[in-house]
Amino acid sequence: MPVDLELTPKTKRPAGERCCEPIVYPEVDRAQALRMAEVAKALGDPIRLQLVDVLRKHAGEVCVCELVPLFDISQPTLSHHLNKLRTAGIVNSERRGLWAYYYVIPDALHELSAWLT
Amino acid sequence: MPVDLELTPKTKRPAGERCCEPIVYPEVDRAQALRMAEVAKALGDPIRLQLVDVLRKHAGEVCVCELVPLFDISQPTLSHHLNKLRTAGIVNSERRGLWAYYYVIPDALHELSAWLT
DNA sequence: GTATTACATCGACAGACGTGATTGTTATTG
DNA sequence: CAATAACAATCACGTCTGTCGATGTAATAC
Repeated sequence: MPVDLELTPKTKRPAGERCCEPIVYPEVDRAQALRMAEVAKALGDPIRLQLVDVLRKHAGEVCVCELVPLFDISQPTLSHHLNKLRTAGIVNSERRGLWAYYYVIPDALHELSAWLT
Repeated sequence: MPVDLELTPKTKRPAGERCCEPIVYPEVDRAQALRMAEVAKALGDPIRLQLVDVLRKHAGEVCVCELVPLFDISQPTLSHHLNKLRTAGIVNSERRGLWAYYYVIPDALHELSAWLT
């Protein structure tokens, strides 16, 4: 619910002056914002969000071959999304034989989650 | 910490067969994923994330004229970011005289926040 | 009325994005 | 060895993004 605080009643200013002094400042600094925005951006695609959901709920490693049939996209596109999640530091992978297993990095979502709460 | 569940030992399959049956499924359905991804995408820019931080911590309406000096971007670019946040359903605005006041819509971040926790 | 302020919209640009077809790499099977 | 499977990397494509300058719009001050 918006609350009008009436901290600085606004009036039109003479030429060259600002309308008002800023009274609010971000509590999140630039570095934090960059880190959290990178994570949020990686989650900003429905397929990637569902991918993280699957990997997280599974609480272990998941083979790529199990992920492909879950989504209506080609295998290279899925590989591309997994790569994006890895670049953002959300997941990591391990190769064993022919198969690649992905898992969510612990605490990778913690900073963003804490800020959102 | 990745835990190898060894649920389906993988072996190379004859031609035409899949390597394995999927044993994991998303718990988040497509509609939820679309909504949350839209919010996450809007937060996927450091300036927009800091904007939401300012608006949220202020717990009320904030004049655009107070936001402009906080960021090293032009006024049209800031307006563009605010428009993105509004389109994503995160903020709303109200005009009074020359000034526009923005505020975070209550519970707009709730679904994503709950999923992340 | 004119001038000025606050904000939004438009036009343009380089760069990133999501997608799939194709190709490449690596490991296993026979 | 050759053939095949699983996955990644490359290329191409249309679309979206972040940015700014210029312009538009509405309200206030004179």
